[in-house]
Amino acid sequence: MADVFKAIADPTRRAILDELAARDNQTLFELCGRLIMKHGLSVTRQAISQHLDILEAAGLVVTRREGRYKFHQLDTTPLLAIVERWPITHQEPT
Amino acid sequence: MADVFKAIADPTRRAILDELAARDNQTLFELCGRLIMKHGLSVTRQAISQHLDILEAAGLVVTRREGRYKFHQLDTTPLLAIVERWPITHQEPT
DNA sequence: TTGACATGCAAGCATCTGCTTGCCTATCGT
DNA sequence: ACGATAGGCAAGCAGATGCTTGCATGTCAA
Repeated sequence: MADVFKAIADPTRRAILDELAARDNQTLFELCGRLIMKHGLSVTRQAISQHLDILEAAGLVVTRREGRYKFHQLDTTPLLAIVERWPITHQEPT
Repeated sequence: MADVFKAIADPTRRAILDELAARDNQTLFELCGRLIMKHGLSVTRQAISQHLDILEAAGLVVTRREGRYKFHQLDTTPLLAIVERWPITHQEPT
């Protein structure tokens, strides 16, 4: 499993996660459209595709193939590793 | 406040956070020593210093100056933004 | 089968990033 | 004051990264 930290380091990839959080099981073309429309991005389909590969390698996106469509689904469980590694302590004023 | 995601994207910076989680309020030189000894890293003091700058800009490290010493303290609260942005749902088997 | 649609592969390029090197500033002990 | 210690600044470089362009593969409908 690839680097979850690197995966969420890029703002475009975070926008993809946002989009999938809002509407799950989108295809590559659907994601392209919504990212450009709703998130104001200006990238090509290939760029999104490469980002999705990285997100999938990190386990944050799960794909399901149906004919010529490939649906992308969000999986946030890899993010657990972050919170478990450095437990979030609510800062008390000294 | 700078990019928390970029800050934790680098393995050396994550090692620094690990070290501070294990022992808080270390100086730059202390951190250098322990990172080389315990974490097997081989970087110069300046590299660590630059990483600390980034971590501090991200709010993950808080510094406190005392004479010629500068103590570094871990603050995990910025990590909350990650978990809140994409709530962690435990994946049910389909 | 043929054209249209959805996706995949890969090379090339500009930029970002992490690291090193070399020098400078500031503080403490004696 | 002077040397030693802790830290800061900045230029330069090699490798990583995100993006584009161009073409290839695979699937469906008529």
